[in-house]
Formats: sequence, C-alpha cells, structure tokens
Amino acid sequence: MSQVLANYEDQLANTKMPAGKKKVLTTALKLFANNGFHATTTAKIAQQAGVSEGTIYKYFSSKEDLLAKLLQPILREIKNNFFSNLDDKADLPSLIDFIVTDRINFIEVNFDFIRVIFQEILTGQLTDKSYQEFFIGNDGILPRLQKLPANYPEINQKLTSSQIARIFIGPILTYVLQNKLLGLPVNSDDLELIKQQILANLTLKY
Amino acid sequence: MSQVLANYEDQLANTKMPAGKKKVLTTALKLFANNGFHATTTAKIAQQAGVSEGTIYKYFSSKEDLLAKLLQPILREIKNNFFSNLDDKADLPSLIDFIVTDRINFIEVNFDFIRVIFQEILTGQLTDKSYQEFFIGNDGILPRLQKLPANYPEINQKLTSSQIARIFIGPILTYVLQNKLLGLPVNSDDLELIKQQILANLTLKY
DNA sequence: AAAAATTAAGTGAGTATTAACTCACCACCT
DNA sequence: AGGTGGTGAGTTAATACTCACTTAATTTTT
Repeated sequence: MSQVLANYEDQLANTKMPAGKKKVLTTALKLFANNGFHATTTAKIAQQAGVSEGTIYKYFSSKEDLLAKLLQPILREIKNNFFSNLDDKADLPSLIDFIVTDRINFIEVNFDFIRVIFQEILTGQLTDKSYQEFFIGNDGILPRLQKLPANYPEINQKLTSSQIARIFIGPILTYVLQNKLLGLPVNSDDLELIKQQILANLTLKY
Repeated sequence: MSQVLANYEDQLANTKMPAGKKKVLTTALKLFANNGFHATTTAKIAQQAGVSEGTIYKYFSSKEDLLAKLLQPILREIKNNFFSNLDDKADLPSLIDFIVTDRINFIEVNFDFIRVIFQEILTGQLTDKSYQEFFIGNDGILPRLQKLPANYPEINQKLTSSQIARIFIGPILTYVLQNKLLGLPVNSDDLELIKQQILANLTLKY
C-alpha cells in the first residue's frame, strides 16, 4: 500500500535534475508555505536559494508555473493514495489504526505542501474542475469510500460516503491543525483516542 | 447568550459611518475572501465598490490597515462568544444541540470572514501573540472548556480541554468545509448525526 | 587524444508593468 | 465659512520577467 513519501528534499535527491532547479523548488515550497504565494517574490526565492532570478525563469515560465509544477506531484499522490486500498485489512480497528497512523504521518511529512494547497483552496485559486473531481470524480475519494460499509458489516449501513469521509477527516484534520499549525501541545493518548472515536462513530446506531 | 450576528451588510446598516467607507468594507471583505488579500488590489476594491481609490485611503492608512479594521470586530466576537456560557443548559444533549446549531449558523453567516481569517493563519500573517493567546490565554477557548466535565458528569473525566475542543470543532469544521467551501451536497440528517457523534465521543469510555 | 563544436547550467543587469499610496481640489451640508 | 465626504490624476517603489552573455560539461570530429 501507499508508502508515505519521504520529505521533499529527500525525494528530489533521488531525482535527476539540475541543482539550481532543485534549490528553487525546495526554497519556493518553504517560502510559499510560510508566507503565502503572493507575498513571496521571485527575488526572495532566488536569494534564499542562492541562485539568480534568471535560474528560476530558466526552468519555469512564470511564478504561477513554478507553483503548478511544485504542486503537481503531491496532488497526484494525494489523489491516488489518500484513501486507497481500504479493504486489505483484517478487521475494522486495524484498518482505522492503519489509516490514522499513515495519513497523519503523511500530512506531517508533507505539511508545507498541505499548507500551500489549503491556501490555494481558500483563495479560490484551485478551481472547481481541478479538485471538485478530486472528491466526487469517478475514482475520487468519496466513491472510494463507498465500498467500506459493504466490506465491514459492523459499520452503520446508513452512512453515506460523505459522512464516512468526515468521520475520518474531522479528527485527523483537527489534530494536525492544533498540533502543526497552532503549535498547541498534544496529549500522548491523542492518537489512540482518535482511533476509538472513529470506530465509535462508524459503528454508531442512530 | 451570544446572539448570532447578522451578515456584515446588515450590521453595517445599523452603524453610523460614511457610505463610501461602508462600501469599501463590504467590497474588500468579498474580494479578500474570494481571491485572497494579496491578489486583491486597491484599484479593484475601489472599482467594485463604486468609489475612488482616494476614498479608501481617506479612512484607512494602508491596505493592511483596512484588513485589520475589517477583522477586528469579528475576531473580538469570536473570542468572546465562540465557546461561552457552556453551563446554562439543562442536559448535555441540549447543550450539544445548541452549540452545533448556533456555531454552524455563525460560521455560515460569517463565512467570508472565516475564510479570510484562515487565509491569514495559513500564510502566517496572524502571528502568535494575536491568536495563540486566543486559544490558551486566560479567558481563551481551551480554559473555558475545562469546566465542562465538572458540569456534566457523564462526560469522560479523562478528556483534556484540548481533546474536548477537537470533539466539537472536528465535525463542525469538516461539515462547513465540505458544504460551504467545496460545495459538496449535504445530507438532511448531517446535523443530527454530528450531534450524536459529539455526544458519543464526549461520553466514550476508553 | 587533442581540438572543435554543441549542449546544458547559470548569471545579473535591465525593462516594463503593476499597484500602493499621495495630494490638491471639488461639492455639499449645516 | 468651515467641516465632512469624496475625487482621480500623478508619483514612486516594487516586482515579475527578459536577454545577451559566461562558464562548464559533454559530444563530435579530426
């Protein structure tokens, strides 16, 4: 199943690509994540990356293009693997355990990307066709969740895929927000609690 | 208890303020929310508001100042009322029912503000001192939640205020994201389900 | 193997445009 | 006649992007 990606620098290290281009990509990611796309100037990227502005435009036709090429691989990765292979675990608790651990790890390792993606969604730059389909498209996240109740009879069969998605995403998202974005302390039993809550909510009769 | 604010235009209608200033505020809010702060030019605000750029700078010393003055009232409102008066309901289900209904309504009515605030958080513009204290400060959200278990013995007494916050915020946030931001359809029983899940998670023994 | 030619990687000063902000001025109301 | 609300052309600084060029590596030719 989906191996969690190593962080971006490690990934790029295994990719054949001019050194300057790599430095531009990693630096742009950091600056975009921490300051936002529009507040980040190409001059700043070049300076921080230790290259000239010319190098940026050697490999990217525009700042927009740089952003697009930066996000492209992770967006595909998310789309393909975020909720995939949901039926190869023995029992429901194991499945939940795997998903929570794996996805929180994924989000933490790729947190800079997640931040930029959410920025783009919130500012309306990631338009309908590019991510609407990501959720409800043919092989999108929601359709993939639809088969879960069939595989696990203890799940409340009245739950829609949309509701199931929220049961998983709610606690995971909130945990990561609190922890990584707001910098609030976490409890040692937080992850265990999240798993129990997801299980309880999936099997809740109402 | 906290009355939900009417939408921003209605609020401003009851406020004594030059017409041009009002139009600038409401227009800026819409543009900031939909396109982001940096992607919104003062020229665009003026044009959309039907005033001159001079009018903007008549009342606001800078674009930053306009944003600050725009967010100031709602930030105070959120801080004062988002999780307030948590002990004046008869029983736990009634309390949950009230919070979910009231807070989702608040978020929906003020969704443009919420969007801008999240944009600011994600781009690191809302700095530590301004909102770190908002959560863990003396009268912040988390301390206020701390007294909940004492008032409702059926709540699992091992839950920390941080965990209680997540139990409430997780489903509410996810619901609003799915609905208002992504535009995905909602189920008629979504709100009822959310309330049941919150109750289950608060009383879960683990 | 040396020389020549070609490609790849990178530079940085320069340009053109955009966008925040100013200011002298107008019109209306009391 | 003075205060309040509003104007819009003009200025200035910033920033995305260009381009003619250098240097280093690789390949081709002799």
